[in-house]
Amino acid sequence: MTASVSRRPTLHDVAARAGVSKSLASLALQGSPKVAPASREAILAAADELGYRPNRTASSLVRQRTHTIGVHILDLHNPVFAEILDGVQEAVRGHDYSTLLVTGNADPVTERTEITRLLESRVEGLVLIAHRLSDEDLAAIAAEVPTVVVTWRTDGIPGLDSVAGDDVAGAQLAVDHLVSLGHSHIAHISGGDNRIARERRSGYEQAMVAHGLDPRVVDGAFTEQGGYAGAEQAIDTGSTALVVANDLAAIGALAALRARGLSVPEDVSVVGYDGMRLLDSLDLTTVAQPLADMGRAAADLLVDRIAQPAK
Amino acid sequence: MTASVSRRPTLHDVAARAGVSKSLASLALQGSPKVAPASREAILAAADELGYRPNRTASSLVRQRTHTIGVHILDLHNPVFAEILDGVQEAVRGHDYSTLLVTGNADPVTERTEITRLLESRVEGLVLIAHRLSDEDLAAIAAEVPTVVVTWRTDGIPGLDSVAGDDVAGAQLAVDHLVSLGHSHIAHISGGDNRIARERRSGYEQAMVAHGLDPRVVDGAFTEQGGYAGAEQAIDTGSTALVVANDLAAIGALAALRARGLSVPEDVSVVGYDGMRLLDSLDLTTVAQPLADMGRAAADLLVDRIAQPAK
DNA sequence: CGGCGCGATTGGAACGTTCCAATTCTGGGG
DNA sequence: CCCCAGAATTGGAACGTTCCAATCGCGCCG
Repeated sequence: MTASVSRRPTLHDVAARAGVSKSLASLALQGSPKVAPASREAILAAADELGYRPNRTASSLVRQRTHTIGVHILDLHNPVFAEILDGVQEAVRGHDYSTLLVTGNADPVTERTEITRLLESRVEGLVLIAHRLSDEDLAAIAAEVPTVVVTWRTDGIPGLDSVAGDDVAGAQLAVDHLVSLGHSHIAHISGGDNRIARERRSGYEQAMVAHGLDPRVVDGAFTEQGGYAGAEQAIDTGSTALVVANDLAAIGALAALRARGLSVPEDVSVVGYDGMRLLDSLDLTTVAQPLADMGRAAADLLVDRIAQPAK
Repeated sequence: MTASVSRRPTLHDVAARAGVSKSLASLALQGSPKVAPASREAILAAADELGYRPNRTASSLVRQRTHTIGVHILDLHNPVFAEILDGVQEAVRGHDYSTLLVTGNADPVTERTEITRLLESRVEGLVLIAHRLSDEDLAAIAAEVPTVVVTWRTDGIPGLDSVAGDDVAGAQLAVDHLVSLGHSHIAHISGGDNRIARERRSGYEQAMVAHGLDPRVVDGAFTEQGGYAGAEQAIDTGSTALVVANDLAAIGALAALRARGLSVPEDVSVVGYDGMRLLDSLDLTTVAQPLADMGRAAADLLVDRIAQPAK
């Protein structure tokens, strides 16, 4: 007889209904070939009738595997990260893992708790699509579980890999492009004080110097507001072209220019950075990064690393 | 002595190192007040030294709770969903749940597998931020676990709540706005053949008729491409204003207009739908929805529902 | 006709927790 | 000095699986 009013049916219930032992039921549900066809059928039918749903927590407890990798995304609002995630998911589904997604909303504290949660759920690997962790935290995490960071280049932490574009070269490309259009008053709207922003800025500066031009950098941020404010300032100093730290900021810059009655690209040229698909629709050029590829590469790297934790 | 080379330390290891029983160690780590201070200290120290990390799968197996709600997002690329998620996360963290995020990438099949995965992980509730499930699937899921759908209005399925804006009224608002600006040739670029698109379209049509104007609808989609194509067609028929099915499509429309040398809002007015923050930067008007609020409401509803599964 | 082999099936231990009931320890009151 | 209350601690069962070793059933060979 079925127990109380309602309770999730367990393997035991299925076995009882099919008139076999729970062991055999388990075997059948896993599709083992050593189950007699008749039994298999009875078991599958029983499972179906009861609406049986295997309990993953129990299962991953006994086999010491979760077949799950954790993914942390810095900021869901930036479509760039979504694109990276696409690549990760695709690669991960190829091997037989599934992903658990988590976001810290750009707040370091919730970021840590969320990642802790993943660790407690025993994910077998971790992909960090950008993060705000300290190097110590990062090292501690990488020591526990194979980890790969996308977007940041991070060296010298054992057990940790990273996948990143060459931001210095990318920014140089942007400058080269503008110079080839005939610009010489090219300003850079920076992305603030973080690793990536610094690299892009440095690429910009190097390229400007290489072309014999005067670098002019104004402060900004990786947000629309940052781009807006930066653009206003840059225009005041008479720039005719802008290299903006990322695409979101470039959109902000676009708005600022528009507000001043300047049109793009006729009056001012703007180059963003990241390759947001959205920008195809606007008249913005961007330094495209192979985002999905980066995600794919990260996932592949991670899976390898899980398979054998050698360097 | 510590076991083999390396293995995740368990509660048992911690207890052994602290010289107490695993029961006491468990108590101490949960912060129970009935543990003698000296023992507590020893246990905490041992846990720290070993790098002990509680195993959530084991824990949720024995207490029959996971303290987790599952969230499914239709499409990470649409920032609108991210905004809804913000609200969900915030509300959920208020009660003591955490979220597991999953995305089907707008593909019904992976969508189902991912949700299945959440169910197997025994999430206590489900928030679906848009979805492509059939009504049967939806009903089956809602029968298993409290579920709330955001964005769609869905009635008549037991155990399922929904949170949605009034799309009909919203579209009417858009038309009213354009009429008040003096427009009479107002076209609608639709969002395709789905529930939301139909409602917005119907709101548009009702409002046009109410104003004694001729509705003209062109086919589109909830994407930039859809907006682009739709706008081209609408312009050919001489419209001076566009009500676009959503913001992403509105951005596409903007691009199409720009390509034809038309400027917004001087030559053509465009109203989008959703309230993407990005649009503040462009010259687009949008029917803003209280996205974060909707997410918050959904989560609150869900938590209530979990607490007591009455209607 | 007895045993052997093999396919099918089963019981039970194990995974890492939580928590209940039972046990030990402490000191103070009679 | 004994007893007892209450605090502190402990053993062990339970959660729902998986999987190993052991058992069962049965047809076939010698």
